[in-house]
Amino acid sequence: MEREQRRVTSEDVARASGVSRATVSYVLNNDPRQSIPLETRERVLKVARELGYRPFTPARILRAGYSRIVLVVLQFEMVDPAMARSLKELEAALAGKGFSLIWYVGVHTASGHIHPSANLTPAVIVSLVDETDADISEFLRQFNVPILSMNSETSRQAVGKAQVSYLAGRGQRRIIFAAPERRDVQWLAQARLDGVRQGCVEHALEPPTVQVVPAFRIGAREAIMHLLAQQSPPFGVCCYNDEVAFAVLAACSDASTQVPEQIAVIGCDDIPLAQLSIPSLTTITFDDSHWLATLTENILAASRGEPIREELPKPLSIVVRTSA
Amino acid sequence: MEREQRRVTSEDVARASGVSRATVSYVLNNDPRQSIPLETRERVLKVARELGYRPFTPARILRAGYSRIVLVVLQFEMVDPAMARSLKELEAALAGKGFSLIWYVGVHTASGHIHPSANLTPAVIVSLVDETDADISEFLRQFNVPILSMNSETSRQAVGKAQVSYLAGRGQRRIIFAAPERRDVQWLAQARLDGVRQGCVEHALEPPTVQVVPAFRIGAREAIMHLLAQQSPPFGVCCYNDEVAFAVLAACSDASTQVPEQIAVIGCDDIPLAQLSIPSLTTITFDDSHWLATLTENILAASRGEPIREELPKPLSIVVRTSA
DNA sequence: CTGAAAGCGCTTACAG
DNA sequence: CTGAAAGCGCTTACAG
Repeated sequence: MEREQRRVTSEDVARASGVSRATVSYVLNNDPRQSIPLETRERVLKVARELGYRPFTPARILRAGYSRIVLVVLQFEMVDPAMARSLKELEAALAGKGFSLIWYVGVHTASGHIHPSANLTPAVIVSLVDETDADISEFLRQFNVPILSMNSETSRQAVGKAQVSYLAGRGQRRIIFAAPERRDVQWLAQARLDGVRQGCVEHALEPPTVQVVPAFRIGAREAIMHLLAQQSPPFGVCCYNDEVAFAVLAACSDASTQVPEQIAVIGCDDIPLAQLSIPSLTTITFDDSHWLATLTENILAASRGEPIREELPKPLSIVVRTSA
Repeated sequence: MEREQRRVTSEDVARASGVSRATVSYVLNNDPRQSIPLETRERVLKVARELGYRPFTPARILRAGYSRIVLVVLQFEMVDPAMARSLKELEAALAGKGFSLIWYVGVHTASGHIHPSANLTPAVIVSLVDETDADISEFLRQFNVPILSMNSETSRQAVGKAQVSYLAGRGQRRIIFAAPERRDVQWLAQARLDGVRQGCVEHALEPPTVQVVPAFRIGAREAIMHLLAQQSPPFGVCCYNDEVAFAVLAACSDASTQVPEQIAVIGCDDIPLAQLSIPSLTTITFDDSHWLATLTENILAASRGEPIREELPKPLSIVVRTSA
């Protein structure tokens, strides 16, 4: 049905308002180099509105040679409301500059799959994925546009350091890193673990013990039992993220282990549920605002082919609750 | 930098391989009506690869008159890994048909904001937002393409009915609906409450009491205290979703109320954390596979301007754990 | 101040 | 089997 009815073009607007297509374009784009009489301008705008005219994007892009689309590429595991909120802020900032932010979730390298670049021409890619992976890197490269990475290595390590710093400040002398089981986030977990290691060095603590904590109840319980068999409390657990922290808390509850007296638990991300855990979860939160401003600048610069400003680490802080 | 270097066009490929642009296009698109000699075909493909040629999407779309982009529109509150997983399946199915699925998160109606349709021409919109809202509906309409809604009213009500049915089966005679506080999901909460009401009628129970349960700890506690002052246990609580259920569980823990003996709690969505609550959460899960197949068909039909098949309700089932 | 014309890169009838 | 040409809808020098 959509396909049948002919598209309303600038030609239609021109004819209906008795001017040329050039004039229509000047009016609609508010070209500052032209001085169209107010009367003409208003007539064109009125006709365009009445006809429901919307410039056909592909034609505009073809003419201009570039689009105003910023494509964020993510893996589906990273998709959560907090991420959505950050990106929505970014989207609002970009919309003010004429750009639209859209998401592509999932990276397909399997054959038979259409690469999204066949259907879409972004001006810039914002990458949240693991670019050290060759397939993923190749996937991004296929778009053939500038790629901005949203997470620096130092930001990622800062999380682990901050967790250790907080626990050490509360008197903890032994640190455990609770790692996720999922393979697809190991690159991030590894960076956070590196931060934990550095934090232990800085606070003159022994190197952390690494314990994988599965995200299902029985597995989590076994992991904590295993840990308790090796280490005697008290100790502090730096969790990869809040999900892992929930698993640790559930396991501690099942094992009748006191939190935070015997095991102190700190998460990362401050998901909305963090304040609702039993006990409520001490965790790490990020302040995106300053960092989003830099990213916005960088996106606009990259879209103009200009060099990109050095990335800032994400400011972070501790949300103190009862688990540590 | 990207902007400076001239784009590689089919003209370049044609010249370098000594054929016309038409032949290049025939080869690259595998046009079945042409019979290009194998030798020529291979030469063109080789040159295209060497030159790193990728057809410029906007030109292709301009020529074809339509794109192969499916745009999912969501509100950022609905974005979570489970949603991402469903949509990733959909994306994979569509990619097999040559379409790309991308997300637009957030609906802007404020002036000064660029409407994404100015930068993007999808073939079809898949809507997950509240279309009864006039602004949102207008936002979607601006794309001027077919709109498919992913949630039917009956699917939404089925959740509440299933919750009541389960609780009634466990002997509960009094039902509470734990509603979320957030305004932006009230349309969904309302539909689920309607389902709870219908369920109560079907099971000859009194109409449900509605209790708003805030997503922060103190608010949740007050809500449950308020509830306990009005109703004496035991009763069953149908929660809008798992987040609300976590708030109820936290409040019960703080109020030293036994779950499920005094208050039985059932959630909705089966988020990954559901098995890690204390006690573990009984909830509702959806089986998307059959429904995704129908949606895929409908998207392809809509992109061809064909009529759309009646929407199926999402199959759902109860995940029995310990909270109810 | 306004309009005729060129050209972005592609696909596809059409003619050979 | 291959190539010259048209045309999708837009914007923008250029000429008046």
